[in-house]
Amino acid sequence: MNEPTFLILTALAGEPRHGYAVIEDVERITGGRVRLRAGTLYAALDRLRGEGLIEVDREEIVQSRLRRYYRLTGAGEQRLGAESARLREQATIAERRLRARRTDFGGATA
Amino acid sequence: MNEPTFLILTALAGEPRHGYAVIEDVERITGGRVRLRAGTLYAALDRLRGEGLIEVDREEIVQSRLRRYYRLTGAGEQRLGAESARLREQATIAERRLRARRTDFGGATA
DNA sequence: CACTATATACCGACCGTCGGCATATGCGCT
DNA sequence: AGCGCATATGCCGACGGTCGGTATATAGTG
Repeated sequence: MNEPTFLILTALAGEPRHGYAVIEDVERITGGRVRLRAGTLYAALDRLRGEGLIEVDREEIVQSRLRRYYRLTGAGEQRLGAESARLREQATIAERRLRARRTDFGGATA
Repeated sequence: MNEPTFLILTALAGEPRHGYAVIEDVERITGGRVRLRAGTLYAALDRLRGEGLIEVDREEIVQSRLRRYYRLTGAGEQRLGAESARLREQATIAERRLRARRTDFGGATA
């Protein structure tokens, strides 16, 4: 799973959000580093809905503008949990190797 | 940075490795989940070399077959460290939100 | 009056990866 | 002897996901 997709699921794990609110939340949790493009977001939303990881929560009309809220499904929760575990493991391995480089000089690492 | 690229840098963070050894190491550290395609690997190696994140360590001929070893540069170390930190942060946020869902029912989360 | 923010949605372009193929040698099995 | 597998680098076309831009529409701010 790519980063934007992961971040979209994370945004929806907090609470049901509509598209634009997802863009804002992702920008917030990445410290401003990732600002999702509209094209990326809505394409991903459709795709994730097709995969059953998210679903439409409800629709609201605010100031004659549609807001379509999405929420994480049970499958989406499981998937996000699995992806999180994977990221954490990979980060741990990389950090262990980087640390070993700074300590011993030239030795191999597990 | 995408997952295969991250894993290639992680493989080279352990010790200098030639292409095929990178494929094997990535397979090992992902528990068999990721088996890099030759096309992916060598294209990524060229690209990372162009970005200055890795460089050729040495070349050996073993059984009349070439082995080109690559190693991480200083810039590569820094980059891998930054990416690891990013993965860890994102995993932490996702996990916190998933945990909150199982505890309170329907509340918003930071 | 123009610009920005809000909000959804489509489109072409691009990049990285996938999957397959080519090439070459040595090893183990039948 | 012949076949497949592992080793090893590398090219190629296809594909999927993201980018960047545009369209549409309304409300608020300078």
